Amino acid sequence: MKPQTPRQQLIYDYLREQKTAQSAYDILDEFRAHGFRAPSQVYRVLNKLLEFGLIHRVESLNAYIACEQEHVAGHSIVAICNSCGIVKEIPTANLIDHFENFDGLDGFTTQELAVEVKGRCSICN
Amino acid sequence: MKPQTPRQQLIYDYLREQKTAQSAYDILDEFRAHGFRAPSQVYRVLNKLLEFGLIHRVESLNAYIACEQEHVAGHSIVAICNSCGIVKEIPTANLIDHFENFDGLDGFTTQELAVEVKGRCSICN
DNA sequence: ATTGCTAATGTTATATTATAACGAAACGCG
DNA sequence: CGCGTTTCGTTATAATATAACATTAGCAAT
Repeated sequence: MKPQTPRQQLIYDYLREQKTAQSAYDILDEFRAHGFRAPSQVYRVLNKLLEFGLIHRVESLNAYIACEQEHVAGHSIVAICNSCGIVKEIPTANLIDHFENFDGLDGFTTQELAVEVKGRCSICN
Repeated sequence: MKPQTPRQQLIYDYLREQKTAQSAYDILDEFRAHGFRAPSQVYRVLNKLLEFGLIHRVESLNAYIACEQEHVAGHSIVAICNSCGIVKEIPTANLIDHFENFDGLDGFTTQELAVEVKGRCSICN
């Protein structure tokens, strides 16, 4: 699914340009000139983009990133550098299967899956 | 490491009794009678317990759970039921190694690792 | 026991993230 | 056009978290 409105496109394009995750309020400040005046306007767009599977919410940062690769909405694996803040999405493919059949998850039906690895990236190391 | 103060013990014991993750403000309300009056008091205790590896922060809920099993501080795998809210910690062991050598993490040094699986538990299914 | 250090606590204020509620405008379509 | 649905603007408020600084408690060395 692609962005459906100019504002969705605007925020999606912006997130795609960023190397670090952006909070809803970062985005609000960025786009005040484009008529964004209240957080709810930003959250509405973010929620749509999440639904379309075009962005991820980085839970441990309360912030958002675009993802280029196709993926199931709500499923993500990201590596976050504690030093420079860069967030890199990691191709998932088979790992999702890994978790759905994982020991201890017997009878559990997975709807969303978030893996967040934090540490130091190869540049900051 | 064990709890080091009466307040740490109090909150740790409380979290151990709960089946669902508790927010800092849930805990604040629970213990007003014990002299907790401000969020910062709760966060101080929570941060110590996190440091000791006695509790986990569930990032996608902004809430906290106790963990019985030994583990590296900051490393966790939890399954969260979207229906009843029960949070179950899953023994990790080898999975951590799995991530530290995972493709796409070349040169990345892992410090914290959070895996959060959300869905429906075997009871709510 | 007193002094001095450190860690823990109390308190107030404020920052950050997110949602609720409701009316107005825009859009799609018969 | 007229009608229903979704999008948008706006205000208000809820929920989560930290900063800053004064106070007290614990404890070791003298």
